[in-house]
Amino acid sequence: MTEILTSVTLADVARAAGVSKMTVSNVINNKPGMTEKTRARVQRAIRGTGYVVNPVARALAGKSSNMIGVLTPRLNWPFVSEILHGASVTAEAAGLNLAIFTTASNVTLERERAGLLRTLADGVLLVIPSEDEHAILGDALPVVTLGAQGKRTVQVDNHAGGRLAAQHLIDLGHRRIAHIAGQHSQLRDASEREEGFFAGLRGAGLNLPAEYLEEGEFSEEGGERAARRLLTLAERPTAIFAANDRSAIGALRAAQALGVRVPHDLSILGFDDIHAARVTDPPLTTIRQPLEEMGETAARLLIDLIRGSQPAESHIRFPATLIVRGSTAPPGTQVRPLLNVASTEEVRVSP
Amino acid sequence: MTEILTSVTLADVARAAGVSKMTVSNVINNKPGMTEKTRARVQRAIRGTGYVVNPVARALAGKSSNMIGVLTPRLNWPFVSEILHGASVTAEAAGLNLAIFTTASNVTLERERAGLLRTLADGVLLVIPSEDEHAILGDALPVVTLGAQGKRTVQVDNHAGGRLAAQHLIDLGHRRIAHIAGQHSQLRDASEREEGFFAGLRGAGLNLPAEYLEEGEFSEEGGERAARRLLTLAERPTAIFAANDRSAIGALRAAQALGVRVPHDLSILGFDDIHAARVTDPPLTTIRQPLEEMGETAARLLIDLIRGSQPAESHIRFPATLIVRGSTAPPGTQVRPLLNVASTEEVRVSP
DNA sequence: TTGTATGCGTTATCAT
DNA sequence: ATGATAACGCATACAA
Repeated sequence: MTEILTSVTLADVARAAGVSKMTVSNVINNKPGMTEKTRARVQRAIRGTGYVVNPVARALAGKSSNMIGVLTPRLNWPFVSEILHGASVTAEAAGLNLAIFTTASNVTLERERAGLLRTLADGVLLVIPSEDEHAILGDALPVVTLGAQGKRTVQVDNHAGGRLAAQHLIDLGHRRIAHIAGQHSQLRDASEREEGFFAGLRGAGLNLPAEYLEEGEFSEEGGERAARRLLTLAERPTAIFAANDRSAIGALRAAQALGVRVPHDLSILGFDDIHAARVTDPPLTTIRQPLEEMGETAARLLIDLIRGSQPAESHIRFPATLIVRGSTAPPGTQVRPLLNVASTEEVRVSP
Repeated sequence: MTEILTSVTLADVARAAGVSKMTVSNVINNKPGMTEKTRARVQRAIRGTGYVVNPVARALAGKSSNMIGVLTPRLNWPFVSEILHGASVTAEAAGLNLAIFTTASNVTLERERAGLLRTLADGVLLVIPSEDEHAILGDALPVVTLGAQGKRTVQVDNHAGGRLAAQHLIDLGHRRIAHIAGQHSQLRDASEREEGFFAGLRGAGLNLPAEYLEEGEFSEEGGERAARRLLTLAERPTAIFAANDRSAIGALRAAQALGVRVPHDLSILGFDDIHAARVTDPPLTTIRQPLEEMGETAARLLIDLIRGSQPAESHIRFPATLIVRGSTAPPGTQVRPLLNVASTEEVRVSP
């Protein structure tokens, strides 16, 4: 049982082992060139004293801190937490620490935290940042961005996903199709997704009238408000494509509150495939992005960068997949008579 | 537009302003006692050079790092992310940075990361740690634990919540009540919850037969497996209390797969009130803990501790609340005929 | 009001 | 193979 003291330093270990600080440092960092005997003695001293490196001093002295910094707008968005989980697993496996900071999508905070990371971390993962990579971090550090803009990015194929969404609703026979959009101003991902969707509609000779386009802010509340407006139009849409699952879930709530039956009276299609999409009433049909895998890949790429590989640019794009569940159907489809009949059928459609 | 240079230091600013490093330092830290003129000149130089403090050097020099360290098992458990969101909002408001590290509930990792935080952070938030607070961090730093064990803890009243669960099911007329438990070994919270539940049953003269007790590991998969076993017993329970919402959602899935109708044939009651509980089919009745608020309170407490207040012990216990939705009903209740009829009624019952 | 010397714990560099 | 010394960027303590 190693007792934790207030502060054991290299010097303490060196004294205990009867060697110099540098020898201890070299042992800790697995440097070659020393007797197995001294190495063993130092290691014993380390264990004996309960020494742990001080990452702060290490970072200041110029060596790597073994930390990956993460800048993310929030923590309780499923979209974010799935990605971060993937990243954390990968970092873990590589022996690196993930230090996660939130920015609340606030540009000032973003820069401030980035300032910390610049000296604290060996590399930075930017999760859907609200600013350009260079404005946030300069080029002091390797950076990988989860999102659309940056030199090294990992993202889903938003455009294809949008097209897939349009295609699915059109294939089901829908013609009055509305869209609950995300914030373009904030996120280029949102624009790409929307453009793909519009392209898909146009490809089928369809058009989206202005009143069928609402802004849902990527949130449940926003989605609910947007859907309420859409569902109280004189000519109600028979299908809604929401820019993410959270706003789709909001739309589901609005439909329920207004007595609009899903999918009988209204089909709802989401984007992301967050965990909750599988358990909604009805289960949500959605365009899936492999969030956890994207997080893993981003971390992997960043780690490679830190370790020395230097691809100047790299844009990794994961395919979007249509997951058909219960919230979409041909217009006017009869609904199942009872709750909870066995209905776990789930269809995956690749583009 | 301040250009981000590789490294502007105090010395650079001092040179630019024609003063000493200390004067610059004092200006930055809002120390009193200097001419407005020099203060202004220094500030201009700071802006001009684009200087940002190096938190690493600052921390090493002995001053506070303005960081709160967080140790959490995972990031994609809703339970965790709600708490962390609350904590991050509070830290933000106080001008502190939350540096979050994951431990995967692994004792070794926990200690290792704690070692980092000991020098990196001014205080530490432990989210459902798998070890005793002292074993993890010694007493080098202020610590607040979200969970049952520690000197300063923030948690929900698990025992009362368990009793509330039993009471609700009994009030509905259930007698064959089963329990999907969490991991006692890992979490004292799980034991408390279960004890409260058993106490509630006993209070009504009920007993829980051994075959009505299953372990659900706090996960959807575990909950689904456990529920499958319970629902294939010769004498099936009419109600299940799951130790958390995730395992309750797993149970919901098992019921659906087996053609057991909820709540007609089976009532399911969860614990936590995560976001997803509102959108399941049917919406999940659950014992709510105010996760976000608990995170805020824990952060607040820790910040006070860091700022100097020194309550030796402090155990903050939030009330558990019963939220009645659609997954519980008297045994044999007729189910609503159609999906999506307006049914957002939601009842809150305080103990 | 402002400046100087010293140290935080580590690594880099250059000796031995 | 090992050790002495000098940074890293800042703040504390004290002097001017």
